[in-house]
Amino acid sequence: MPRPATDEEATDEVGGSIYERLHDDIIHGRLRANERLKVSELASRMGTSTNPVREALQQLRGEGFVIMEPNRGARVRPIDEEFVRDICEIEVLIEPALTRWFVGIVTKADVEELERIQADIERLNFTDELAHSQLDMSFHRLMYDKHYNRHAVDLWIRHREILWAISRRFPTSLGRQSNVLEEHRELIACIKGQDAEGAARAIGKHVEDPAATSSSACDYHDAGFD
Amino acid sequence: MPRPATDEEATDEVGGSIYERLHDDIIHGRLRANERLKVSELASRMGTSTNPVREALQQLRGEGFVIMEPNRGARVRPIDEEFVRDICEIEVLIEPALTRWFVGIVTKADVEELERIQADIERLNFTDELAHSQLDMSFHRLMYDKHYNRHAVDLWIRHREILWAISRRFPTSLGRQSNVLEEHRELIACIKGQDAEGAARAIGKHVEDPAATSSSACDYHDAGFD
DNA sequence: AACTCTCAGATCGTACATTATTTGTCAACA
DNA sequence: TGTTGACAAATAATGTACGATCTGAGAGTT
Repeated sequence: MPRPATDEEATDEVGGSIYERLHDDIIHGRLRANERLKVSELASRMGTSTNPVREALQQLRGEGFVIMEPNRGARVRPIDEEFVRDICEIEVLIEPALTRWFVGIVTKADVEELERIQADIERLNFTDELAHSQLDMSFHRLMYDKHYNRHAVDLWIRHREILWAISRRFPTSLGRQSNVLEEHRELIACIKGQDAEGAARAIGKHVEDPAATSSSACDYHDAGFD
Repeated sequence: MPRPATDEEATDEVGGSIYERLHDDIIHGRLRANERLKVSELASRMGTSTNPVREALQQLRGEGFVIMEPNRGARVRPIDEEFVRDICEIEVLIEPALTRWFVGIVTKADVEELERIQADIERLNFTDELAHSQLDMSFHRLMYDKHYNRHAVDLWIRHREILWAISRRFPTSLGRQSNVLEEHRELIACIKGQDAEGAARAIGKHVEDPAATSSSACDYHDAGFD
């Protein structure tokens, strides 16, 4: 769409690859669900020819962020209620497994780091959405980065980015906020106590909760699209 | 384009999209692990210009079948021991969940269809690898095609294709053959008896077993690559 | 033997041609 | 008058061709 398109995009100086920029724009909601992605338009916005854009779109398509129909171009994959539910269901299966493994290899230093991050999160207390999500991401990444199953971790990251993107569009309710903090604390407690099952259960709840809140929020988000 | 198009490439009649052909070639092992994928070469083989090939490669990259380095082109993602293990571990988490759900919605007709397919499989008795795998695929697809979580099913299909591709390169051992048949029978029995947990357990075993056989086979497969 | 240089071959980006789809106009008709 | 259908123009996707740039291997020099 025409769109504001002020300052920052003007100096389209390649702040990153075309792929990264599109990816970020989708993830952070700057491109809306089902929005059409015209190659020539994007190309001029990015300051390149069409080919790099086409290839970036194909890659995003392979990753599932973009959907394409023959001769009808690309669209931003709508992250609707169903989609979120689907992803959450998978996360509920994967995350506990990753966490369970983490409990087995966790070091004292890891726990301290987790507690440090958690302290930052609590101090922040949701006043800065962006900072919060970054901390939250590092909290979880700390647990999974060492995992041998890179494939599972990559999947987790992709899913997380999506969930996190949609949740950021809707303010976190107060009830949910206290839940998040509580769940993190419980998780840390289980990890400290070497309680793998408890940790897995805690993380399972942690994943499921936002699913409920986010997907209801999505109803508004996608209203008007078919 | 010039090119008279000789014999084998003559058959380049778009038997499918470029993407599909590359995908199949990777999946079925006609392109070997780490094999270099040169766009111009592929383009002439496919009888098109380079652009469609480039885009297909990008899509495959997004799906994880191809790895790319800047200015150094694309390679077939090596399906090594680790990779197979990673995928199996994820499947062990996802498939039982899908199966459990299937037990809840299964109809009499479904069971009959499953038994019919299973009868075909037993009759075939591994004499024709290709036919067997197609039957095996339809056996499982019958269970998952109706599932609401398309995302999970798609993930399953992708993983299955990979596992299945590598397993086809190495003959199935006799012991494994009888296991497969036994596991399918057990699965059907559980489904008939509305035993969701039993079915989930059965499918879990079904996934884990080939993992063991395949990954050991992979040692040979990737020897000689770096 | 190690180092530099050169050049063939491949990737990546730009420009253009072709084809399909969408949009807009206008006349025929209820 | 309002609706429909056909046709033309505009718009955008898809495919082709080519030039710029990068990489890697081998010849030649020190």
